[in-house]
Amino acid sequence: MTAPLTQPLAGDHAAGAPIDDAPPGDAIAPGVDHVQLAKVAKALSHPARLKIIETVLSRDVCIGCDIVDELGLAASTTSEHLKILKEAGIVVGEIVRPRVCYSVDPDAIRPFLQYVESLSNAKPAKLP
Amino acid sequence: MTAPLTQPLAGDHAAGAPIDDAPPGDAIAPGVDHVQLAKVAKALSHPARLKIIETVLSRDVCIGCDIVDELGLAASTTSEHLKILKEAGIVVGEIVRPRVCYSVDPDAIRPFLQYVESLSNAKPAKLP
DNA sequence: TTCGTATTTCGTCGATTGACGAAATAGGAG
DNA sequence: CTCCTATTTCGTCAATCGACGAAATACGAA
Repeated sequence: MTAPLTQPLAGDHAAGAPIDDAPPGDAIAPGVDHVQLAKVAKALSHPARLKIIETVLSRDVCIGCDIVDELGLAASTTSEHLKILKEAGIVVGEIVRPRVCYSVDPDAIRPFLQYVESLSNAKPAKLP
Repeated sequence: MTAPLTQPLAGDHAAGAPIDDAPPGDAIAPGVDHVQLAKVAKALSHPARLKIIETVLSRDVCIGCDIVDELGLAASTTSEHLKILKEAGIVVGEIVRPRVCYSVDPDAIRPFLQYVESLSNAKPAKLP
């Protein structure tokens, strides 16, 4: 996790297992790969990160130290949460030295949104 | 993570930190709490679990051993992924001894869907 | 230049995750 | 009853996460 990835990407989820070897237009959400979707979900999977997102959304202007204040976590911890959100593309940091001004990028979550939408359209299953 | 929780719940994310102390109708997604949303996101945060969901969605009838075949992971590992999805309420297992027939519950992800939708409506930020 | 503020990087530590195989559980088939 | 199939639970192990403080970085202000 070092690049600011935004679209495709394949096979690198901790311990190697042959999970994602057949994703060609296979079922739902064609063309989106599990690894990238999982990465966005993981970025959203911690309460502190959700709180960061809401803090950013609730302000016209949101700089890093505002977030540190709001969370009540150490600046370094907050910075790392922000890094995860940035790597997933969910938030973007505009540098305004010596500060960073954060905002949410709606485009980054759109593929994920579509995926979740498709889940919410699931129809009831039959029994065998 | 031992209870089949489905609605509220507060403050229990590993090492205690005062993160979620001010969620009353504060910004976006009023009334939904970060911890529960994070839990759903976490359930979706692993490629194998996304694949399980798609496997379930792509079949009329989906029993556990189908999923084990499809994933290529050990049955025990698959079972634990299924447990996480069940605890988040995303999939439901209907017991048809000695099998279990799985389906996706659209209602469980609806609050999460609404949250993600609200993120995708974010408007661009100003600079200070 | 020196100091102060904002932020990131690094090292450490305990907790959690994700994988596996072995064993337990439970109904159905023979 | 005994064996088979499907599934879950348990114990273990390596890897990742999340938190912290200390130190590095970088600009603006004094």
